[in-house]
Amino acid sequence: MDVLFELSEFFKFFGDTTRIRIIHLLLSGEVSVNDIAEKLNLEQSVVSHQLRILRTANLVKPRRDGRKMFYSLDDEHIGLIFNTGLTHILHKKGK
Amino acid sequence: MDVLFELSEFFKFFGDTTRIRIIHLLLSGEVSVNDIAEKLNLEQSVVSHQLRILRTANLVKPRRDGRKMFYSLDDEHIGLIFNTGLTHILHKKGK
DNA sequence: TGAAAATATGAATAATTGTTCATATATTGA
DNA sequence: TCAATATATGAACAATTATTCATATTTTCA
Repeated sequence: MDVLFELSEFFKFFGDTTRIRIIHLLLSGEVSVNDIAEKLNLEQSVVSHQLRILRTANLVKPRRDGRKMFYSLDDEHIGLIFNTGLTHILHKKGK
Repeated sequence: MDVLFELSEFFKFFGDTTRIRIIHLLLSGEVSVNDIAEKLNLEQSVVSHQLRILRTANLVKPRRDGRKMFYSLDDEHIGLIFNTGLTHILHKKGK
């Protein structure tokens, strides 16, 4: 498969407000599905749907503890990309 | 405006095959609209439409030379984000 | 000045994608 | 095992967005 196509697919996962908010929340550590929904004021099913997308794309990884599922960022790259983008737009705003 | 919303909007620009291919092409320097269309085998109007999006979002900047318009990446962050994403997916593939 | 070349734009269509609502699955503890 | 809790999933709908096609601008040069 074309790597540029894969790259654009990869960036799509960052290109949604709900997912970016989830990623932002997970920057500080693992959080359960219900806690994500509560803290971000989202419906549980919205969170589950988006978590599945993020999980499938290897942006987050799940850990089961009893009947709860805790999600965390998959690796350092995710935070790095998040922060590079953030730096860019803050830089642009500062002008 | 919420900075997380802006950030997701920003990443959206990378989340399209046509735009990623344009960004990739511009990594090696400025290119005219027709040359972009020709090298990427795209219709001219597709390129113009996407360039307007990229220009509005400050991802690329135009320079007029006669009747030609040359486009280049706006700043280093664009290439940095591109490469960080690329590194990530190549890293994932390597596993 | 007028034609040709290069780029930009507008409207319509097609395709993708996020959310909603209902329901299914899985785990724990009584 | 049964009820309660936590999470996941499926289908339908709504909204967003990329592409297409036609046409409008802008600039150069004969």
